[in-house]
Amino acid sequence: MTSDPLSTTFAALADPTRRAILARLASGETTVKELSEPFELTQPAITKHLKVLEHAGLISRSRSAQTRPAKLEPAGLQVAWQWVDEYRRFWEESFDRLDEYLKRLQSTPGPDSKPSGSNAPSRDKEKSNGHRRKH
Amino acid sequence: MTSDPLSTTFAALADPTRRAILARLASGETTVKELSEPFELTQPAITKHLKVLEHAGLISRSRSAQTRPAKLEPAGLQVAWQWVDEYRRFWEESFDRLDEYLKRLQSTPGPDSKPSGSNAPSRDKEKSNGHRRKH
DNA sequence: ATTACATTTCACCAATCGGTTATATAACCG
DNA sequence: CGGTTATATAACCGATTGGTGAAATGTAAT
Repeated sequence: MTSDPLSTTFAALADPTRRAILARLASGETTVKELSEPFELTQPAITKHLKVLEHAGLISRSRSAQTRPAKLEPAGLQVAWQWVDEYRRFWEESFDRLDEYLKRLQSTPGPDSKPSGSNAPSRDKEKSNGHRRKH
Repeated sequence: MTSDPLSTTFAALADPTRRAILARLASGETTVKELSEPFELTQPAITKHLKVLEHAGLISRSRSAQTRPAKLEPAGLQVAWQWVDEYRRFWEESFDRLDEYLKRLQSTPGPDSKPSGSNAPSRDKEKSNGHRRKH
């Protein structure tokens, strides 16, 4: 319990059945029964999955007669998207830095040059590690 | 076992300790011991977490003397990013549809029209922002 | 060869997870 | 009212998870 929202969201997304439910929901509201058939799961199992998704803010449920249709709540993905996107940016910047580094290498062969042909897979532990940003 | 990559990645991200390790790794390679101190976890616990992250392709480990430093492997986030981004697009399109719907409502006031001007939810989405370099 | 250090592996534990069946609640329909 | 339908809850089960302490495995340094 008392798990942070990001963990709750990622945990909810870590199950293929749950992701399939979201995919199904992307094309419209659906009831529990309509879900339990194609997934070959019992109805209580679907109810549990829906509860996990709802608790993560990824879906919401309405009330219509006996049924309680579930509907996609796309805003619930924002936290996950923000987190992943931050690292995606870091990833792109890594490539940018690598680009720059290679360019600098080419233009000015440094004093510590060890350009011995097949440069190793760069398992270099590099004291002054290149990446510096974030937190 | 035989869990799909997406589930593996999301499950790896669903733990706050693991995300903190990734954040730490974003500023450079780190050893197991350097990690176990700030996290107040025993070394076996860190080793397990690192194994989960490595299996998800989010980090890689090298070998340097006694230590086996871990390094961020940003490409491992691609699958997660792609999945989330797909739903983010759906989310934006939802707003687009809402825009269109509201516009149609305004141009052709239906029988249930309720054109009380000021209640515009004011969602000025900055569309097609930042994401350069598509996957 | 011995010692010291970093890491992994092993055996265990409590808690959570994803599923089941069986039962309860709730809303509609005669 | 009684019956049907949709969903929820309860109790249980096996597998997985996140943690531990203790022992095994490198790898350097002396």
